[in-house]
Amino acid sequence: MTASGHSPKRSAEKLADLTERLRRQSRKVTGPRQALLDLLRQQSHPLAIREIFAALPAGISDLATIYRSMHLLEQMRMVKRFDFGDGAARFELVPEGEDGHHHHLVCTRCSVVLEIEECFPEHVERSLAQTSGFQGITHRLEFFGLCPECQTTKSI
Amino acid sequence: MTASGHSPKRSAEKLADLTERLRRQSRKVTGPRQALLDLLRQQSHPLAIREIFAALPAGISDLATIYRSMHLLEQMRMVKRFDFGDGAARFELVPEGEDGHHHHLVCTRCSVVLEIEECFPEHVERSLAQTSGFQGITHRLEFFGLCPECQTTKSI
DNA sequence: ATCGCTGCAAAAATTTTGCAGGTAA
DNA sequence: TTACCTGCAAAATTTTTGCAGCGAT
Repeated sequence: MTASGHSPKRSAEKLADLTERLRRQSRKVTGPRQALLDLLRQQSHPLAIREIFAALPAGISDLATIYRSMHLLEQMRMVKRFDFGDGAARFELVPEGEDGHHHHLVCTRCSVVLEIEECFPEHVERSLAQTSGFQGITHRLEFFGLCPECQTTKSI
Repeated sequence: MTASGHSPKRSAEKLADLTERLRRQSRKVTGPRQALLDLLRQQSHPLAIREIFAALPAGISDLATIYRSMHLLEQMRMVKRFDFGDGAARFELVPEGEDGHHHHLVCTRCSVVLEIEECFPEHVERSLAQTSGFQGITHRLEFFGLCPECQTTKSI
């Protein structure tokens, strides 16, 4: 498990390497995309579209552009989508060659995020596949709780 | 694991018992609520608001009323909210005295749902609590894959 | 010169809220 | 009678789409 938001990214890829991945797929390296990728690579936890939009200097990009970029990057497997159960998709950069599969422990009050490296249900998917006949089984798993900080803070 | 949509509800509560739970909390037993509860009790998998609205006879209820009812029922612990990662909340009736905690295996093509009774990550929550200091840890876990039926069906 | 990408605007989809009237208890 | 509840309308969120023009290669 790794603290997030403060700790360095597990495998910080250089911006140039990220844009190179774009070029390799005949996608264009534009201003908005560089700003977006540079923002993501400095984060070690998933960012919501809204957070990305707010973090980017005003006028650098547009909500529609960000949505379209995230769709593209997801399709290219450069980002992974996470869902914390509020109605907002979150995205995290995926190091080249990896699949980005991991889980999170999210504070239900302040939304701080810890990354969980271990993946527990993996061995279960095989038995599920056998008993159900489903193919290509994957899963989403997120943990929620009250972080130590919020335990000592008076309720709002 | 139990096939859903066709199999009988694990512990089908009578409608009268459900409305009694309402009365016990000084909530009123109205037409829309009876229709809603009667619909849910005949289902063994989570229903989206939209599905509920569509299944109810026209004029029986209103989208806003359904949303408000689901909020109330969730607060009363009579239903549990599930999230399959598309942008739509789903709700399932929770038998009295239970917490409704379980997981699903969802077909990514036809959306058929199997219920998974086992809960794997439960024993992990304790160790997570120790290493992270988080309190009251819970989790969401859903499985996805291609069901046997869809494996043999030509792609659209 | 292409083809892809962007910003703006409008639309869609899901969920929330205000309000005036209606109904269960 | 008195809360609580409903339907309708409007608004708030999140996400998608159309389109004309701009820009990376």
